[in-house]
Amino acid sequence: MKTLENYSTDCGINLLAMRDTLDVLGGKWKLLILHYLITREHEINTFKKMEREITGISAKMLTKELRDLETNKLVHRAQQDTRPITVRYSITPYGKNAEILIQQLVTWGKNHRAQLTGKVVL
Amino acid sequence: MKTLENYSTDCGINLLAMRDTLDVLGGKWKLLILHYLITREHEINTFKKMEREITGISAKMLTKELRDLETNKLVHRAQQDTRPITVRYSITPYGKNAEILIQQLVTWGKNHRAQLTGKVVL
DNA sequence: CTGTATCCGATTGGATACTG
DNA sequence: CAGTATCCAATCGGATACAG
Repeated sequence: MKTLENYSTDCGINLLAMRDTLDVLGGKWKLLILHYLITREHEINTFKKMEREITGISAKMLTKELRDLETNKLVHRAQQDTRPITVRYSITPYGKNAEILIQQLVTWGKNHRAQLTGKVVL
Repeated sequence: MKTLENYSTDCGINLLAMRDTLDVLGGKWKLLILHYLITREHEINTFKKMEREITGISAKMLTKELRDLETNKLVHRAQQDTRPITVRYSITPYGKNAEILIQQLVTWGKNHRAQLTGKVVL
């Protein structure tokens, strides 16, 4: 992990925190996956279901992103003793902390789209 | 721009908004640049100054990211009539809307780092 | 079903040299 | 100073085939 030493200029602590967040949640899919699992907290979310319902993601990416999220304790993986094997993914209590962040992303995106079409919504 | 048609399943509107945001603000540098310009709103921020002070960014990336942000009206570019030419970049009033989002990123990052080191800060 | 392994094209992004 | 142009390595990420 990075240390503060590299960012000692100015408001380095905030920059470091932002980079941490971007490292953990950045990229094309992670926040979308968290959003998916948060809004479907009370459903059974298998790998296949997620691959089908998260538009555009490939199995390879879904695996990788889920592993990363699991490593950071944001997502829980529960392998079922079925045949064939199924796996249930769920958001962790800690993972739900991202909900505020996600809501901000949604709000900003809606406002930006309105901005572009001329209807400013503040 | 994308349309809602492609995301008609479930809470498609929110997903679309998230993707919009990730498209406009996503990637390694854009939010860091906005943060830089917001916290230095009353300074004169030239290209060179930014290149020096935003740790790790290359001229190529800085140019590209600033162009993208300008296109989305988040950043203003003002070329000065000096010799040699200097350029001042500043956050736009609209660009300041990102401040809430950025603050969330900072908060999340700080909390996550505390989480990893055992000190949970909620 | 839930992945892994491999191939391979597309994209990212740094280094360097150069222009106005 | 503020970029642009070029080269090139590394990574991303889709498609496909295969394994447990």
